[in-house]
Amino acid sequence: MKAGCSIVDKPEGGGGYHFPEWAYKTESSPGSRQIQLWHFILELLQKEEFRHVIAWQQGEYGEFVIKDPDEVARLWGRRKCKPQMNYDKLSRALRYYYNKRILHKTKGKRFTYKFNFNKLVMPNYPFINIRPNGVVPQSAPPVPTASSRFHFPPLDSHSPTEDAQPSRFSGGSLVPSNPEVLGDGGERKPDMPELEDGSSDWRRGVDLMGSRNAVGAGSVNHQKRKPDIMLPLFTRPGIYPDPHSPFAVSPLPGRGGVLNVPISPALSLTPTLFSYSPSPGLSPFTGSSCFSFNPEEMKHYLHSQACSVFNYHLSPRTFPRYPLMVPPLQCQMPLEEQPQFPIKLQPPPVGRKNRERLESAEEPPAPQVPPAPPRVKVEPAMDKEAEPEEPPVKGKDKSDREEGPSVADEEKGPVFARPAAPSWHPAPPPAAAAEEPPEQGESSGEKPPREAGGEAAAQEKREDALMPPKLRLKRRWNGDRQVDVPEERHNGRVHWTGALGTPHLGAGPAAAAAASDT
DNA sequence: AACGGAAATA
DNA sequence: TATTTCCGTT
Repeated sequence: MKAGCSIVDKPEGGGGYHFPEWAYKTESSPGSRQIQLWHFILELLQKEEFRHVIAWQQGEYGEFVIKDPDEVARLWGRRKCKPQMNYDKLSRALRYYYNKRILHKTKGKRFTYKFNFNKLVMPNYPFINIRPNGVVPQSAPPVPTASSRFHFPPLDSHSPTEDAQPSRFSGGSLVPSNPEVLGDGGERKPDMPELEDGSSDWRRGVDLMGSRNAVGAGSVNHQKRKPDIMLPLFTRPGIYPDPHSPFAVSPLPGRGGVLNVPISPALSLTPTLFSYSPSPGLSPFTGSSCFSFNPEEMKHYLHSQACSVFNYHLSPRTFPRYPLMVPPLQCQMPLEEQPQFPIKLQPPPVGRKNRERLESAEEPPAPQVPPAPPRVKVEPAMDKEAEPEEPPVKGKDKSDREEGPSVADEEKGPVFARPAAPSWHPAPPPAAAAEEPPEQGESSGEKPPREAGGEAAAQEKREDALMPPKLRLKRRWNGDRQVDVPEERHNGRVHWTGALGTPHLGAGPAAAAAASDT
């Protein structure tokens, strides 16, 4: 179906790196290899080339600003082969993340969202080691450098989630000692049975961290077979040769180091839960030989993380459980060489609307040749302009940015090759900065100048508390069709979805509920 | 602009 | 399942 969208991965040796396989998988759906929007966003955030389009916002951890919504949408659309993508749609997708707690909106700031890194545990990142100097790439979010200092051992093939079992405080240990199959590319997806309950999430998190740490620190822990080596050794044979990078393509100039992959600290924030590790013997930082700590940062970091952990209902599912590997990209079109017509008309969305219209207009919905789509929005094939999605070649187009990749372009170079400014510092991108004079801290009047972490956490908590039951239910990882009773909306209106009409199966939650399948 | 429901899609 | 598409509200 997606003719022009075939694709594969980006061979470029440089510009693009792929996220580890797990990143392309839906935690819940193993088979899904489609990149997720948030991964994509992260990806863009990592690249300097896109700094003018989207960038980390200074001041808040994980907060980013979409400077050019249309562009981001375009890029996303390209990636997903959805030429009709636009910011409106993209933003809808982002909004879905609210309930998933992957993201939330920074109120008052246009096009500004914030990652809830608490939920984004990216095993691979831990490997990332920021430059010794502790320089944080500019494209890095204002995150405590401390995070970058963590050096976690590679996770095993088993998912962190799983792996976190053992030490729940005293709790039952369901830990089925999953024999993690190491060589496994992460195909297995042992689902946790019921532990999914959000209530224990934080514990899991803790455990998770604990285990990881343990590994690093060489402490307790179960079947940790992997030495603490760093590195994604999980490369699958035949894929990318560069096992040294969490990414498919090693951004490293020389494969020398292990992972200097400059990555945005945000990612490394992962260790979030860390802060929580009550485990006595497990000190997160014990084994980190590669970094230096900045007590203050650490403190700040830990504090915020801790709070967050407490206040968030972390969903285990959010924890990727796949080892790093090079994944096959999905719809990555080689742009440049792609068809002359970068954009293909997408068959008119035969959505309900269209259908209706069509029907009204005509009648027979031929299951194939969509007649004249009533409202096809044809996206003009962009000129040759092919954006540098991940153009293997680069080093020129971005010249417009002040970044001036004078160094080895990110080619293989670290995407963050140019650690221009410490993120947390005053280096607000021109555009963004311009809009937001008051540095960080949602000056937008929603957050008092407080500790970012604590505040944030508190805020989150509040939100949580205020969250209507419905949402909470929904938040049960939308997957659980637990909602059997028509949920009412806010205190006001009640929409009996079911009553509205024929609930199409498989449709929304309501339908699901109705169906109450599985 | 941002939100979120509903339905559709892959 | 994760968006994509539409769209009415706020």
